[in-house]
Amino acid sequence: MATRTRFAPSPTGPLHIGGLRTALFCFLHARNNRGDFILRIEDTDQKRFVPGAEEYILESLSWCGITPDEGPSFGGDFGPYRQSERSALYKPYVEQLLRDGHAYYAFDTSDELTTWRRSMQKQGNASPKYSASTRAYLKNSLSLSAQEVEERIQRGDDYVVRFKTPMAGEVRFYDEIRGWIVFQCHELDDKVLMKSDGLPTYHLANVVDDHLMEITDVIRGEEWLPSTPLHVQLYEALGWTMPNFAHLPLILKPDGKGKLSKRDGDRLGFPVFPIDWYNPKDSKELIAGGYKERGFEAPAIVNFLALLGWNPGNNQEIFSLEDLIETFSLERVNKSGAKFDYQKACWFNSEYLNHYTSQEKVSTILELFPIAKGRSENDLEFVFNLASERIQFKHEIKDTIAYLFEKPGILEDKGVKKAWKTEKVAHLEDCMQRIQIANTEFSAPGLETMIKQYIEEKSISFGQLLPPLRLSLTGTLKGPSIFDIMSFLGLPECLERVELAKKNYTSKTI
RNA sequence: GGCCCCUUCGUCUAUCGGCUAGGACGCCAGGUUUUCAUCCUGGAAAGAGGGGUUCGAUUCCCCUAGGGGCUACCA
Repeated sequence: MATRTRFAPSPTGPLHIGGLRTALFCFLHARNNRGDFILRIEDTDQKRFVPGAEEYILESLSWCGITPDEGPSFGGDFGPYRQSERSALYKPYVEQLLRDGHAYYAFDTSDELTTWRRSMQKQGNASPKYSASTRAYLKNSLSLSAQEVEERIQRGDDYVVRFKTPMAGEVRFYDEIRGWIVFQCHELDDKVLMKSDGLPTYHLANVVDDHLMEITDVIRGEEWLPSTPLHVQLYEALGWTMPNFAHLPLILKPDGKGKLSKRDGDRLGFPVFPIDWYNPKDSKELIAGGYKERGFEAPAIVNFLALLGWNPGNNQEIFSLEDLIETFSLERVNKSGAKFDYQKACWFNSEYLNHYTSQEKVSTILELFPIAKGRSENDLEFVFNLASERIQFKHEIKDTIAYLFEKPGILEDKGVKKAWKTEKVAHLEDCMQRIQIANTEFSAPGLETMIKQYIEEKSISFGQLLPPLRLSLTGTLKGPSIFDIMSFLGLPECLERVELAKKNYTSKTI
């Protein structure tokens, strides 16, 4: 049977980075097996629905190149792919479970149950369960007379349908990542399958949909492990074949306690969302920043996320999405949670920046410096390379080498104090004149030779000549090779800048 | 509290009984460089503890400890 995986987020807010990784792993597993990856929107909780969240999920996946084969706005033979549009579908299965004695009606209101739980807690029961041992004391079709049940339903009383967990026995299932897992039935509770609004809960909906959509592998976060025995029992009760289960380790906070949550972004100073998230009620209010807008390359994020919990078994660290599809396997997914390491994410980003193709380099520079239009592609790539080895993010290029395209204006104070000395400036002038007169090829190696000759002749050091030269050309004392910079600027521009610096700063010369 | 999952350098991880425990990020030192950065070389840094099984355990089993998840008419 062809592999089919699904990512089933609920549109209750922006997708966070852990969810994105889950989607990635689902996608990789499907593609690795030449199967299909399905996106399904689990919007059965009307109270928590957030407008714009679905679009956000779509955009995030698209940014990362995780393209669903089926899903809302992607089509497919197993739709609709929003659970809210499937609500009528679940009824027959609820009835089947009711008829076969696997489920029952329960009439307790939320308030009643809260009260009941509180009183049980007072008696020392830390987590009272609606279960085989307590259901007889609650209001349901198992404890009430058939007549009363009938009356209540006729009358229109609110009710939910609960799963009837067996009193004894055990539920076991095989997890692709963790191996066999066993739960005792008496530890389980009678989970709600259908809410009083007539919509299914996640538990029922995901089982029914996974079956109907012929999902072969259920890959989801570890937080679902405790409710998997319910799902397993549901498959059995409905007489369906079980999918494979794989529960992914969680992504943890870098500073210790607990899983990375949506709130952590502000506190820790790095994004926990793929892209910017704006207030659904006010599209101008940015609520949480994203990796994309922070300047991250999508392939870097994908690469980083893939290695958080998975590894190829060798020392390879750089993987394109295609590489990952090729190499990924659930067998090599780790069991334990992984702390999020923002620094490493930054490192991946700089790696990707340095592996840009020539074409990407050219268009990046063009985009950052419209004024560069007309320059040769070689020149533009050259500029990119000068900048890229001293930065981690694309947008940092601009500040780093803006002087290649415009005169520096003011020279940094510290540099002036340090390098702009009478004697040095005299040498600078002298040397520039020499270069001008020589009129040889204005290339980096040529310039280097010429300047070397000059300092040897004058018995001075690079340190006496180059800093003032750099300062006058770039306005700062740090940066790429000054010979590279000069060759890019060209002789006339170099002369002008030196002249300008002399004019503006000579008075400050000591 | 109960149930379930997990446990190798600070962090991400390799090791599927033979280990002088490997790699990466970060950190430190040295080299290259007019400078910053890159780059190169080197370094510090780990098997939670206790029992077993075994000729031999980081690797298998048990206990303890620690971490995490779940414990809703939310997903």
